[in-house]
Amino acid sequence: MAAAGRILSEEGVRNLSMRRLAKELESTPMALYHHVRDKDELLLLLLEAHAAQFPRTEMPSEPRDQLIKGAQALHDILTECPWIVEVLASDDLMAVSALWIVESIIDGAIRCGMTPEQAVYAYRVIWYYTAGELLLRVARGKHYSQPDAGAHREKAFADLDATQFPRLSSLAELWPTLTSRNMHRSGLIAVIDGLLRQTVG
Amino acid sequence: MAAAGRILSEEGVRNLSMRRLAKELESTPMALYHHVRDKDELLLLLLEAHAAQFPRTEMPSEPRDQLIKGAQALHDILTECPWIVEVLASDDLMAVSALWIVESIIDGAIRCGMTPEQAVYAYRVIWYYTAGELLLRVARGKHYSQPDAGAHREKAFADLDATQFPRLSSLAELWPTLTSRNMHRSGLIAVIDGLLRQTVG
DNA sequence: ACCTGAACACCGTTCAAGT
DNA sequence: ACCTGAACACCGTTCAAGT
Repeated sequence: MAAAGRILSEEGVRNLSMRRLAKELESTPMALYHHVRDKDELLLLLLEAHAAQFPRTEMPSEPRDQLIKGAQALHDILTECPWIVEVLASDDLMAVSALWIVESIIDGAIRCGMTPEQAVYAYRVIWYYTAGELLLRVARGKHYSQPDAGAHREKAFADLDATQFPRLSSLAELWPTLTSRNMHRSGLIAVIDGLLRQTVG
Repeated sequence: MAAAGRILSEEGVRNLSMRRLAKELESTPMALYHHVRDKDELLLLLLEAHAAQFPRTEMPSEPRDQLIKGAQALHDILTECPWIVEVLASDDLMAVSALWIVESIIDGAIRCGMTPEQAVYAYRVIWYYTAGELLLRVARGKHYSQPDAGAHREKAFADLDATQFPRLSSLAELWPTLTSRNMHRSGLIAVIDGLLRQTVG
């Protein structure tokens, strides 16, 4: 696990393979299969280790604040291992060490006045938004190695027909505004308030 | 392109490789590199072809309705090729044949009273939500082949400590409610209304 | 219980050579 | 201009054999 974490932090997910890990351990790829069932299990163990280390924060008593804080924690805990989202996708329940976050979100939603059905629905919407941010970050990281990272988009804007796309062509320099944690957080609040208004008025 | 489309629809993205496509064409993998620069270019050409075929719908004059319809179109155009989202992620501007959708969303947002900055921000939040839904669908599709698809989640719920996670453990049978287009749409409306309230009150 | 070597069935891509 | 064969540098995983 330590070796895997080392590769992950030093060379990125893209370079974490069973073969590469075996090399790091000066062993053979097959030896690993005596400790994990497959690569996914290895990744889930890495998430579990990471989540266990993540400090479990106190939750605010105000239900809306709890919803926001829970959703923010969901994002924060995964921001250092966004690659895991792809593995998590199949059974969209978190690692056991992070289940308190899901519990907090559902609890906050219900205490805001949502029915259990609405709370699950709200969790899903929040999860899509969060997973989208994380998965796009990973995807961006993959293409980011190429030299034409921003150049491609710049060219697309330059080629834009201003009469056909008046709004877009005026936004060329505004577009690449950095997608920061602040942007994620205010989006999260908009999403949560939108959900609250829709379900409990 | 037709051969690639055939593999895609009959065997899924997972089976679309340069080598597999060459076999389909009774050619060699390397011959393909005379027509596209790399695999990403091939995938983007497939999106372009798909987007060009997608009917360009009339937009409502009411700005909020335009925002919703645009965001819905963004989702609909990509539901049949969700695998492209990963490629799109690097330069988050759509294929040229689908740019009218982005233009519509930005236009709707500005006509709702948002500043250009806020409109780009709103587009980003909508894009994260949409991309999340699509990417999770792809990820789910990958794991879906395994026999223990739902079994794993069911076991996770069964193992839940009811005193530690009272909310979650009462939701076991509610959780796997199907994630339909309806769910996506009402989430979208919540997101958009949340964004509107946050930015223009 | 734990590990190894060889193999299976793949990838994307480059490079030099052919017509 | 278009294609080929061979190679490079990888994948995850299975299977039979070893200690």
